[in-house]
Amino acid sequence: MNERANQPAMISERYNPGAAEPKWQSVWDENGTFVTENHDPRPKYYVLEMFPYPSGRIHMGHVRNYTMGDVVARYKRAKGFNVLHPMGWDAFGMPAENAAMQNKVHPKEWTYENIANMRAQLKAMGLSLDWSREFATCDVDYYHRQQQLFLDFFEKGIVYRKESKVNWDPVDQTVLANEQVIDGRGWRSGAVVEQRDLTQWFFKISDESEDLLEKLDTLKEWPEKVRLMQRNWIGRSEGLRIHFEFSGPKPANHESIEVFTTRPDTLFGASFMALSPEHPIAATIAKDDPALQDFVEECRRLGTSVAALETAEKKGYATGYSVRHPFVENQELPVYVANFILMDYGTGAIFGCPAHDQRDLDFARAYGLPVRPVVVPEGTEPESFEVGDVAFTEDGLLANSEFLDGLTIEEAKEEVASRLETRTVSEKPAATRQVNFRLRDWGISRQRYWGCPIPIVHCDTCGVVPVKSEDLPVKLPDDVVIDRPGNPLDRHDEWRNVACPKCGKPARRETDTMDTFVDSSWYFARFTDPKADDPTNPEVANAWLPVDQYIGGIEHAILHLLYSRFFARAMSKTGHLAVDEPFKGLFTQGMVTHETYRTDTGDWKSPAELRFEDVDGTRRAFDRETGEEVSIGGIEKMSKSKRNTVDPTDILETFGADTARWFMLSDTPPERDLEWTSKGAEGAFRFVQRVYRLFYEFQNLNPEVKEMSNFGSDALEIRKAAHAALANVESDIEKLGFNRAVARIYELVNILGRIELTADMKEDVLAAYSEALTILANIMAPMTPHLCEECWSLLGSKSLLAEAPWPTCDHQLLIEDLITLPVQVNGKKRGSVTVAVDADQQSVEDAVLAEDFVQKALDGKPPRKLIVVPKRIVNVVV
RNA sequence: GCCCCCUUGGUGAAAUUGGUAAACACAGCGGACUUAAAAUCCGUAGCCUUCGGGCUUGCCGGUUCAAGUCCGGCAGGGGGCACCA
Repeated sequence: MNERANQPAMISERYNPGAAEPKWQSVWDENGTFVTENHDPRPKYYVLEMFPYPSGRIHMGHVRNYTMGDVVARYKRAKGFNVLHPMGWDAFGMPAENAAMQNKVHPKEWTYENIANMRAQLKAMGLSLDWSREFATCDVDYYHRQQQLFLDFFEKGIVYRKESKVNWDPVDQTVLANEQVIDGRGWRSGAVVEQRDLTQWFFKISDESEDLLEKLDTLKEWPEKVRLMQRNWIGRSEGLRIHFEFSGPKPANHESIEVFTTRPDTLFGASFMALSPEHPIAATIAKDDPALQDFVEECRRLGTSVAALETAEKKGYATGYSVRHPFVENQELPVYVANFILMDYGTGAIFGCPAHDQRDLDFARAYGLPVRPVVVPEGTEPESFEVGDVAFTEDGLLANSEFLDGLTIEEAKEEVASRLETRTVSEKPAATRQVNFRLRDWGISRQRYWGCPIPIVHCDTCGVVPVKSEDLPVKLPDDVVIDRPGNPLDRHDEWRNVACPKCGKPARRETDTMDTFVDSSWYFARFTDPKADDPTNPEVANAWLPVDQYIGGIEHAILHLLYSRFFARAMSKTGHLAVDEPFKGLFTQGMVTHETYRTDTGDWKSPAELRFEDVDGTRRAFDRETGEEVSIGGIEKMSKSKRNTVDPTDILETFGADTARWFMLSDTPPERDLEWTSKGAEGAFRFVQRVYRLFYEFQNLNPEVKEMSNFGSDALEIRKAAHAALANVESDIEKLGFNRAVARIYELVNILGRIELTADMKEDVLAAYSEALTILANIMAPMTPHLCEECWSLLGSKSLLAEAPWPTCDHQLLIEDLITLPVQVNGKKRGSVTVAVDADQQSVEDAVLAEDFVQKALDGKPPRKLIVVPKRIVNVVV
């Protein structure tokens, strides 16, 4: 134990966070208080916050996120768990390259400098992190193991290459994610985005669709909202694949068109077939049809950009071919190629049933195709039912459908499926039941420098050859020039040209790097043994995982969390883990918001530039320099563009970490958006001072506290209040109800603050007060650890509060002898009655009926009903 | 367009999951201490009232002895997906 740990940082009337916070941080650090051992007999608890991107400075969102995680970590540690609470850096990505281009600084240098800055900021928050496990995803040691994972996935067929359409920015010479294409243009360059076919690496996440969907039900400690979003994203639908045979001429090598439908019940309403422009049959037909070639080319040009999709009309090209209706003799359906059919969902072909699908209806109206309703609302005559411009997609009964007439939709689906299953079309079953998913494979290739290199070599003789494990890591070259768009790895011949690992002939490295989402898909596993030679030490990783409580922003509800769930499965299949679900508990915190300010000319102003005045009861804002009035706008997420940010560093310097932490936890439930206000921060600071004063004044009294066994009623009240707060704070933290825990602490502090400390205090009151302060320091410590450590030492403790066990609640104290029940008359509260807590039904009834206000209400008559809810309420019905 | 969530005082919210609506805090108001300020402390506070009481959880209706909580409808706000057959 460090010598200084015995002593408070100061003994003064006012708490000085500037002195206390660094002191206690270094004491914890020197004592290794938060270093976690992998082998420990205590039960494990893994709490993790989403690791930050090292942008250079922490923001209020980080403060909120990491404060919540720290409360849980400190609380669980006090409760006797071996807590793993690590921190690292999601350090690859575009901003480093952009900074490199703008400021002529190497991405590596820029990133590590940012990390150093942000680490110092996080340390100033007093987080109970095990910094010995820290790593950045751009550390060679980390991406080395990621390359090993890639090779293992490759061997198991979990990763593969395929040609796919990408959004290509011709100016920046890179692939853009769909989110980076705005109105058909690149978000940075503004260039019109092209559709290109590129060969890209993919993870086979779609193989796990069913499991990823099913296991969502087991994630009971996840927000329902996130599970729903994932469910929709995976997008399961059940349906039927049906072969439609060509009637008359057939395109070369094709006997039939296979479609996927979720509405086989509407088969009799079919009036056309439509193929995706990318469908192989369309390509076959186009060979002999220049007009179709033109049409396909036009669709390709319009592409899949959001803007194109929103405005595109339904367009089609009649191929002249047609197929047979499976049930209606002599009915032929014309085959179109249509721009609204997606190749990568289902089979890339549909049968169109205009009456019951809006898209099909729009198409049919444009091309004069028949619209025949085959489902009508119950109780409607089929003859009188017509479809106008809106397709009928609601429930109803089958009509105009021969053997299906009168059936429900579900019955009809089943009937069609069972009839077609047993039939054959060119020796294959005419239909098969199938489950389809919206989820597509995860394309991970990025044409960028600052990412994890894909450990593959392309050889003219051997093709795609994985780098040998023993030759890993494939290190990023440091000597790159990032002065123009495109991937500098492509231009780095020395790095690029290597011998083929198989045949030794000259070959070329894969120059694509991995999507940064890959990096963040397994970091939680690496934290369990960050120095291991393999990606994980399975024994250790399996002991720690799953993460018991994961905390982060809702913006990661789908991609990051889904990818991580996929990775856990893929890593389990390759022997690195034995868990499928990486995160047992998930909590998504709300954003930090702030008022916005704008000048008449529309410029945003930051709160630091303004001074505020109350003019006739309204708050108004003025520019500090020019005095110009600025209008106060809406409360929005803190963002650089709206300039409504507050720098955590300023707050830490002015008020200290504990004030910032306390504010973050107070008032607003953690899942909701929290508005940062300077008044609120000042209020939190005042409270920190108030708590300190309780301890300061107590130690100033220099009391001699004796062990007591008998307490008078005053002392008992204090003890009750303290133990009630203890019990409540405990259950609130367990439920992550930090705002409620804060309110309970206010209550206790209010009660203690009303007690006057005097030299001649009764011994039992003194003992109770001392006990209450001890409890207060303990239950508040997870939230304001420096303050509480300081107060703890003021009480004369020789040990560290951060290492102290959670106090035990004396539940006997919380049991009352008497209870006051509200009494309602006809459901409205009219009074109350005080009875023994264990009073039986009859004696409560007697007590209630003896009350004047009840007698008055009854007016001499017996009650019609007398409801007694034990320990809750009484209701007299007259 | 489809799916989901939310709506409680001036403000952030609480309410043991159907049982006293507004705990706790912020802002306010009144007061004490002080030459003054800062700091601190005490008090006060949903609305209406003929002072008996009446009304009150976005609006309308329902179930119930009892509804912020459950059910149906409507309005407003937010989010996710988006030509997914």
